[in-house]
Amino acid sequence: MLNDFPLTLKKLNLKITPKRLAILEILMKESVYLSPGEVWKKMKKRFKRIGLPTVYRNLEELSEGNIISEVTHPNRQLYYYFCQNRSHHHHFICLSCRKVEDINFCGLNELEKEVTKKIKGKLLSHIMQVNGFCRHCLNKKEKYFDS
Amino acid sequence: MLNDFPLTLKKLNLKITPKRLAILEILMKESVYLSPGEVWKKMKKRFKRIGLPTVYRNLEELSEGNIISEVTHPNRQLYYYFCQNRSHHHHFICLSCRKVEDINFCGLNELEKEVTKKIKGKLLSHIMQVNGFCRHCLNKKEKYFDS
DNA sequence: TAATTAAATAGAAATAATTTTCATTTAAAT
DNA sequence: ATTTAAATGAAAATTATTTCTATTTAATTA
Ligand SMILES: [Zn+2]
Ligand SMILES: [Zn+2]
Ligand SMILES: [Zn+2]
Ligand SMILES: [Zn+2]
Repeated sequence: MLNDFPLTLKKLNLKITPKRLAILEILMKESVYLSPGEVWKKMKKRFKRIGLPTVYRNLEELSEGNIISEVTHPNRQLYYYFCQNRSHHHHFICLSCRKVEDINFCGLNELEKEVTKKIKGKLLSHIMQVNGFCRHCLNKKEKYFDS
Repeated sequence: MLNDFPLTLKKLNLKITPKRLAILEILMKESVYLSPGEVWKKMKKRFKRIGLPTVYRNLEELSEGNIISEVTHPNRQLYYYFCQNRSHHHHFICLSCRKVEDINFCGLNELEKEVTKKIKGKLLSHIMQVNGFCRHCLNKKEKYFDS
């Protein structure tokens, strides 16, 4: 079940709390990557008591559980994105409007080979991300880079 | 000339200051990635007056000029590395001892194709990095993750 | 259903990396 | 030597992120 969030949380041994579900729902409905602070703002509309650390913690847990993905932004701030595509893949992110698109290319096999054969080390994780302007933003006069 | 730093700086329209040269020299002699604070500590041994912002600024400029490369660390702190290899390539970084090794694989062509053909956007930059344990650290009992 | 327990949370405070500001110094062009 | 724009130091500010701890809650058990 793609968006059976309670089941998803159960599988990760995370309790099914209204706030966890809301965070997931917020990210799922959003078509762009969001910062923890932005998720928090949206959460405050739904819950009268909601702490920013709760948002940070949940986003981190969900990211660790591979439910959401972390965006590696040039400004080095945290952003998260919920992607429906459950298979291993990477992203193009628009630096202007924050849209995310899937990149159907990953050199993981080649990287694995290099690391094991040549470097003789252990690959723990890899980052691949393409930053740019999406089709729409390419045609806009003013590029905006909001943090 | 590979390490003609004055020439390198001139090409980038950066003034040839003793501190710039020292920062480059420090990074070049180091076999691991360093944080700005760590570079600063080493600079303080050479200059009695040296500000941390100067180190930050210089590292950023040198990185922009592609003289040194920024490390995308999982802890999201800044680290820099001077790599002799002047051609476009990517890195394996050891999360334990901080060693950096070149990865002779890059999907840039494929990424370009995806971005222009499928996404119809503009590729501004891309990140590819492999994080892991190097051969040496794989055999150590204790992994250490110093910030 | 009530009791139990460990996980989750709020709120306040702390942390610490990074950036900004601005007065002074310096590299390099004239 | 003079000039000028770039580079720098020191102090202060910023601000994203994390830590701490008392309280609440989800989920398990009796
Ligand atoms: Zn866009
Ligand atoms: Zn995706
Ligand atoms: Zn190592
Ligand atoms: Zn390299």
